[in-house]
Amino acid sequence: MGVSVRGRVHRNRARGDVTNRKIAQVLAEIGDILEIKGESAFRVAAYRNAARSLEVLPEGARERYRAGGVKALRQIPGVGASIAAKIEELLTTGRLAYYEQIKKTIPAVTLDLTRIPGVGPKTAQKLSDTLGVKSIADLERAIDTPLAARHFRPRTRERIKTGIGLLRGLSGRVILPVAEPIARELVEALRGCPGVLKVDPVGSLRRMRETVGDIDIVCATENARRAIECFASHPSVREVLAKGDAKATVVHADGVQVDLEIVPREEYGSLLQHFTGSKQHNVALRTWGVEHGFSISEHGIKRGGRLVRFDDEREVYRFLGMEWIPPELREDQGEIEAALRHALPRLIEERDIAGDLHGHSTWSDGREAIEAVVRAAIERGYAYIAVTDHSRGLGVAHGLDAARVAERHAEVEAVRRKYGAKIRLLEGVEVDIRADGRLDLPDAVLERMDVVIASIHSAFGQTREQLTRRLVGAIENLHVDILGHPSGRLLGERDEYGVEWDEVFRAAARHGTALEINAFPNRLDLKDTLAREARRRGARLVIDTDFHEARHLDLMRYGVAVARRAWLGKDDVVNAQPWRELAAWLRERGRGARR
DNA sequence: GCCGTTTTCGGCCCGACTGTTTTCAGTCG
Repeated sequence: MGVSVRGRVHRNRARGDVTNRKIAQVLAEIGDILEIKGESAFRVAAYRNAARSLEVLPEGARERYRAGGVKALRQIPGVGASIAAKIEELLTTGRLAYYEQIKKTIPAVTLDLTRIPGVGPKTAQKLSDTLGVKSIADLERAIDTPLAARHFRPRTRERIKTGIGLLRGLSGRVILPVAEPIARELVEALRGCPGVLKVDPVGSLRRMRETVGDIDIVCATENARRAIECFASHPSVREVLAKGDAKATVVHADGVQVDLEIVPREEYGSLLQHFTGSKQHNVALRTWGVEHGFSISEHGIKRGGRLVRFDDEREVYRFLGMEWIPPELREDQGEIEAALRHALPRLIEERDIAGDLHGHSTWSDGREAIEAVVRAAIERGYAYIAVTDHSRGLGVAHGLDAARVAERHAEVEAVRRKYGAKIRLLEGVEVDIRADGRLDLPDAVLERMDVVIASIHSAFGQTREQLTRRLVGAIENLHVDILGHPSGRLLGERDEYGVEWDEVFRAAARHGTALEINAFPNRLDLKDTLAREARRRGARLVIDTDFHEARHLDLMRYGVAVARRAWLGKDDVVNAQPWRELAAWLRERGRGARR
């Protein structure tokens, strides 16, 4: 899929804002430092757990603290008295004395060295102590010296060198459209390999996380050696890092690491469960297991000393008295409790989607004419499709002014005459929310549209209050139906901007304005945790591809994946409703949905 | 450092692989 990055890159300026992410980074780094210092693994884990909690916390720690003080901070899972006090200090002073002090107790390079695969805290510290290296580049030179030979055995030195090369060659986390074809190619190669019974991609790819670090594949086969060979000798493999009887690790030509695990057929269910993760989900599941007399591992479940094995993953959860948990929910965010109560949501599926309400044609920065998009939408079986070209403020996108909106109308009408029996074509715009909060087209134009999306495309560097004001202002405008890509992030390029989400969600709920889950794979905006929170606050959501050419309609499934990870069902999503209901929603919003 | 339908103390998920380990530590998932 030709997913290119659109729009200019606006890096977030450091605003000295203590965000959840910033707090999480500090806590995680404290955990790393404690580990290097040889502190109790449980203490280390405590900081990491808390960091993880902050990362997935939907609302800002700042708002939480403002509303309920330290007590509210302690409600966050994994945050107790000590960490709550540290978060408070960070929020109120922007600094943390403990962190600054502890950071001085180890050489700065040590943390960096642990990024090398195969090098953990112990090795990193020894490298830094004995060789006195200041950087990874330094280490690369020093590892072949006699000094290094005195302290490290040949095999260890080789391992470190391999690790450095690996770190260089790896591409870091990649978005789903990069990871999926790689996985598909290797899975298909394995399916064609003699003796292979079952193959599945697992890990974050199966959970449909927005980015993937490495690709994990599990395989059941009658001939492990052969399967390993099929995998490791595949033409797309750049380098084989490890190759044993039961597993292999390779680097794909695109720089993504791929792990294959060969597993016995009769344990396939447990292995699938184990390698799908997430780690947090498995830890939570096993902790629950211990409390209830089960010892859960990737080989099966022990109860009273007897091991029960599972060839089907559904049986693993059933044995524990739980509903099967869809992979997208396995993030330790309440899914285990819900599965025990048999109260998991019925998640939205791609086939529930009845139309796409955000996309562009050649009238702005799209690459295809309205008709091409409409035909693709008909092929997908959609009941409706909107074309929402940019407004004039977006000069780079050749946005529409009032006159060109009128010109476009003639083309819309022509396409309707041709395809009106098969699909509803909605005439819309994506109107820019300008820096001063005003919309970029006059109300007189907006009120003639079937659907209006309002989005921010500039002045990302404003304060939290200004940005919140802009979003809430757009929501309150009677002509706006949808708030487009609300958080403004671009994966790997630009962080989401800081906004009082609570206010935005409440305003959206109050006015019936839908918040978008933009399915474009480098946006996925709103992200899962925010979308879940939005619904909890009573807001409705819409999943749009933001297409710029007809084939982009296929990106819908990435948006659906975000919605599933946000625990959304069909009823929570406006474009999962049939035309009559969508039209009623648009009418409710004070607009004649005329077609 | 966190946490509590047995616990405010004493637990904290489970296992594989690798190296130079002759009984285990380090790293990873």
